[in-house]
Amino acid sequence: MNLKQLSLELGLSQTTVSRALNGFPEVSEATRNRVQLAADRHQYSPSTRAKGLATGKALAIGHVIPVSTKHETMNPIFGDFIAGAGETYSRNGYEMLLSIVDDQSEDDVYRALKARRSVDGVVVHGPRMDDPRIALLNEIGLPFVVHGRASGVTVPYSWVDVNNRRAFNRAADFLIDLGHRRIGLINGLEGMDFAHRRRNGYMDTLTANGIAADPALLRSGEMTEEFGYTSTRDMLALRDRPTALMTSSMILAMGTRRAIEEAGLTIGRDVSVITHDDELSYLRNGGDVPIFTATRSSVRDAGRRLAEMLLADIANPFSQPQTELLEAELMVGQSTGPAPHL
Amino acid sequence: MNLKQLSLELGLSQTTVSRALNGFPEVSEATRNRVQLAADRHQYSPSTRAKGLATGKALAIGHVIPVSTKHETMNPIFGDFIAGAGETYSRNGYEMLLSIVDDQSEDDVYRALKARRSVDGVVVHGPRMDDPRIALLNEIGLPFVVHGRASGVTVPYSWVDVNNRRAFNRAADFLIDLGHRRIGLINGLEGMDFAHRRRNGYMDTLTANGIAADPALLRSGEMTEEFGYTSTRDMLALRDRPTALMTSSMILAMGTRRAIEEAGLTIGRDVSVITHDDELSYLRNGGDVPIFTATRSSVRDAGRRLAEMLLADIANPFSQPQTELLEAELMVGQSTGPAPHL
DNA sequence: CAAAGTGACGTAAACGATTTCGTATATGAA
DNA sequence: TTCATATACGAAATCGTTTACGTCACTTTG
Repeated sequence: MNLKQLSLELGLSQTTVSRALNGFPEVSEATRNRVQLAADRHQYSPSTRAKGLATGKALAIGHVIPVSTKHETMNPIFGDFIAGAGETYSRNGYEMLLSIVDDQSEDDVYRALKARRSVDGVVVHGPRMDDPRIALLNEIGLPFVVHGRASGVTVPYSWVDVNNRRAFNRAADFLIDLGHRRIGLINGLEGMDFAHRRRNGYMDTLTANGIAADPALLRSGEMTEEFGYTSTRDMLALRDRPTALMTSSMILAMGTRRAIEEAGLTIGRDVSVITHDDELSYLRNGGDVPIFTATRSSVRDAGRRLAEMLLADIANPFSQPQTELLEAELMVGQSTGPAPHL
Repeated sequence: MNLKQLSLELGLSQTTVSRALNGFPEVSEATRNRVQLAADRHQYSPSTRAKGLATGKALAIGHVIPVSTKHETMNPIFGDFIAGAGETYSRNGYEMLLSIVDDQSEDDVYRALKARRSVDGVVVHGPRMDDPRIALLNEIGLPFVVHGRASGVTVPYSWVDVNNRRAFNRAADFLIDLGHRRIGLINGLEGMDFAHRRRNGYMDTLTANGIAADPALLRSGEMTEEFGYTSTRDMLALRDRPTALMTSSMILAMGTRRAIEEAGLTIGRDVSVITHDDELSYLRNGGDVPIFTATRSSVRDAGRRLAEMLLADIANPFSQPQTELLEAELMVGQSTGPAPHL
């Protein structure tokens, strides 16, 4: 059923039917009802493509997900993030277009999205330091919001981020207050902006407390369970092993736990662990009492907020870049305790 | 840059330019090259919306991801699956449209996708037994392929699935050969078709070996780490506790490991564990020697294969439903061993 | 009472491609 | 020379909407 057929059946012009359905004032309430009823009966919805052509809007948002070519790893937070964003989109009549792309050819994807006018805006995932995508998107004039930030980029742009630095400040402080001095960090890939900020938060707090950072206690890599495991195993094998570990994700923390237990140690007693927790739906950190002490911030909420910002940005093209910094909550769980006397 | 501008600049008609770019024979090689060059120079790509309108094809595939309203849980395999499917799409010039939808209003989403002509076909995720979506999609005439199958649905339809039954047959057989008689199963939600098949595979093998299934050793629920943990903890607390456990996902297995270790037992010695492994990129099951003995099947490959089938289906509307059954590999790892003498 | 609104609807031109017919020129055959 | 046949290109319709202008019949208003 299309507009022409519907209008023919109603004995009205396409114009009137269109106006009736889109809530324009110049149509009487009587006919509007009549039109609405007929539309419902035939399950008429305007063709997105035709509508898009006519209005010049795509009514769609693009998400470009980079997949590292080296490891083929896809960030597990991404599912929950788009679940959040998706809610906002469907509530506003937008669709979500997904492009999975290896990090080599990202530029082309953005250009293509613009050239083909497939989307009204895009979400930038996984920003790296000095991320070139921000300049690119500004250049080609495609509205965007970044999930995270890009240190080193000086032009203003819109973003939603967790206060990673503060979160890792607090986590480190918490451990130091418990008497820990040998604190390791198992982080995401260097180059990823969030990893950079977390590392800074960690380092600053150590030095502020007169603790010299030990390079042997600092690892960064793809955030897989295996990486958490091997990193922890290696650190525990040191003659001067850490009494506490901080990890950048729950998945890493699971690997950490495996290594700790394999070494015959007890988590929370021999080795304390604090992780960052994105509140992934399938990785809930326990019920009332968290399993891991964690800096917690819902990535799903971030998705919701970011989508709202982007839609607002698109609705008002002359708006200034918006930013939102989400604070992570420190949840004390069962994985931390006073530093042991070695 | 659009077709009109491009053709004006070239001094050709829109017809010729369009034909040149789409590889039609009735255009000389000389002009074709000239057109191609100009198009490249201006980075011209046809507007998807206009093209879609003119051709009647959307050049897009819809993925409708159900999110359980109760637990807001999103299946973690979904990221890797669409990564696989996405490869196929972009190689064929298709886009991927994502709808995250609570399992209440799924029907409306499919109808809307059809009515608005947003997609040429859809992928059905997470089929349940007697899944009503298959009948619905047949009724509204939207091409589709199911990731998994729906027991109880008698009409033919296209699907790609893992041989879940066989996989769990083999896993159970393997454990029985090691001398285990008390074998537990921690499964996905009843009602999910894959869980049903895995349960059948498990049960059949037990009874075929003269082992009576104990309801206390059978749990099903949302496949979170926590569910794996609590299920295992409860089973280990039984006076007649299991010596082996089978789990339906790596995430469940991580919870299982936590419970086993918390109980002071050793995995692979006191309690053997076999899990199904979808080869999620961030949850690799170890390197050379797998951590968990596992029935392994790449969900990413499944995504690739399924996308190919769907595109073929769309290209040839009169084709018969295609099906593909992927066999899981049994990988022997460090989590299984001979049954202990209790 | 004439002019000016205004309420309710219609005509037709976009939007940016593809595609169905034509058409003009060159080539070969009769 | 004339007719048929390619070859290379163009005019205009089409896809399904929205929307800038009209139009026409009634009120209001001065």
